[in-house]
Amino acid sequence: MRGRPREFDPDDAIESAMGVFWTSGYHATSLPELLEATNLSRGSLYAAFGDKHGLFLRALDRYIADSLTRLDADLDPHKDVLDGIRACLARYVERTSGAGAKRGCLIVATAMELGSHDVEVEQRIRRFFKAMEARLTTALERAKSERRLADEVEPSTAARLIMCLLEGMRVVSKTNADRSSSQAVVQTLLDRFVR
Amino acid sequence: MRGRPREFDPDDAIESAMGVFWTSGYHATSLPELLEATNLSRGSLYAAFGDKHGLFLRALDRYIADSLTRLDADLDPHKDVLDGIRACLARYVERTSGAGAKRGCLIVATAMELGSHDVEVEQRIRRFFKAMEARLTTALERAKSERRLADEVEPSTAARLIMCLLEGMRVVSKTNADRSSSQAVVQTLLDRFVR
DNA sequence: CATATTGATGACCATTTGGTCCAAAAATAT
DNA sequence: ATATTTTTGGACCAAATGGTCATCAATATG
Repeated sequence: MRGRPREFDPDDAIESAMGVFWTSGYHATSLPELLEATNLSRGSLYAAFGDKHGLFLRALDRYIADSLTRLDADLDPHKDVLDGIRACLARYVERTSGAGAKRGCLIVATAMELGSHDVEVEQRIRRFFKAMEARLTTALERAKSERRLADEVEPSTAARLIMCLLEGMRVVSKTNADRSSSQAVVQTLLDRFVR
Repeated sequence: MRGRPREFDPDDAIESAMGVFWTSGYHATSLPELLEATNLSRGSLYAAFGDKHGLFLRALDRYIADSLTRLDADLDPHKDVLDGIRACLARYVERTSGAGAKRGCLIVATAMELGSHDVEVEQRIRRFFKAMEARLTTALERAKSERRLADEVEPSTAARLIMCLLEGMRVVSKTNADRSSSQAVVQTLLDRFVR
């Protein structure tokens, strides 16, 4: 027996919640804000997601999945490696410029806010960084095999360096966003590491 | 007329409060936690610092001042430029390794948590990054004039790149700390940018 | 000693917090 | 139609939140 059907799409609710968490962070987001953003009543939200923390995990998972999807699209093995890397970097220049810069990154914000207090969150963030590093490493290995990487550059180390640089750009751009500066940084990175 | 003297040292209280904010962040730190850490009663704390937010600003100012003091010590104009830069990088390797890594950085955490919602905080973080970038730029200009910088590297861009990289290392190390990895990253940075 | 001034303490407060629960509603199955 | 199941909405709740305030203590001044 099926009972009364849901009147909302859980995915939509998660996406709305993700937006609030992204803008305000976990602790600064209140239940009433979540209810308004999702258009759910308390009962519906708790029945569907357990509690605030459960909903947050769903939102974080969504954000992470989206991020990795974009990364995979940029680093598509069928495209030219350097084009892929350039696309990836260009995306970060975009995200650290203008209006979007102030919103920051949910992963970075969550890593700093909950990374060392919430094991479920910590695990997710750790896996994300591991995945991102692995994808960059693969791309750089491909670049190296095509002799497009500067000599003596080790792909795995360069991957870690690039990941740290990109996430750091998101931090600095929270308060000191500057498109030309971001642009110059990634250009210099390319100048020094590829050929 | 002087009245009853203080029974506590405001600087000690600020340092204790800084420790709590550093560990838990602004929103996740409660008044009772602050009172216990500082050994103050509510009345004393509010009389001395106004409110939680006021105390936080004092703690943040302290953290920023300490950070810039260390940076200036590392980049001392009397020392060899490259030694200074290496010392600075080594400090970040240290801070992104082992136990300290999980604690993260109050500036990075605050930038992400309050950077776009609190103008007083935003201003402080912005000035810190500006100051850090300026100090790195000065050091790199000195390195360039001594022909210790790789050709075609612009000091101001390299400064921004290094700052982003270092702050990004703090983010990633929140969940994926790895000393040898941090070490390899800064070594690669040096290999690519100096001579 | 008396008075004035400032600090310390903790009871107290309104508000907000995340979370529960129950009665009504909407669907299906018999 | 009735019974069953699930969702919905919001009243309700205990606990925690940041913040105030009256009282008392400790010092300086006259």
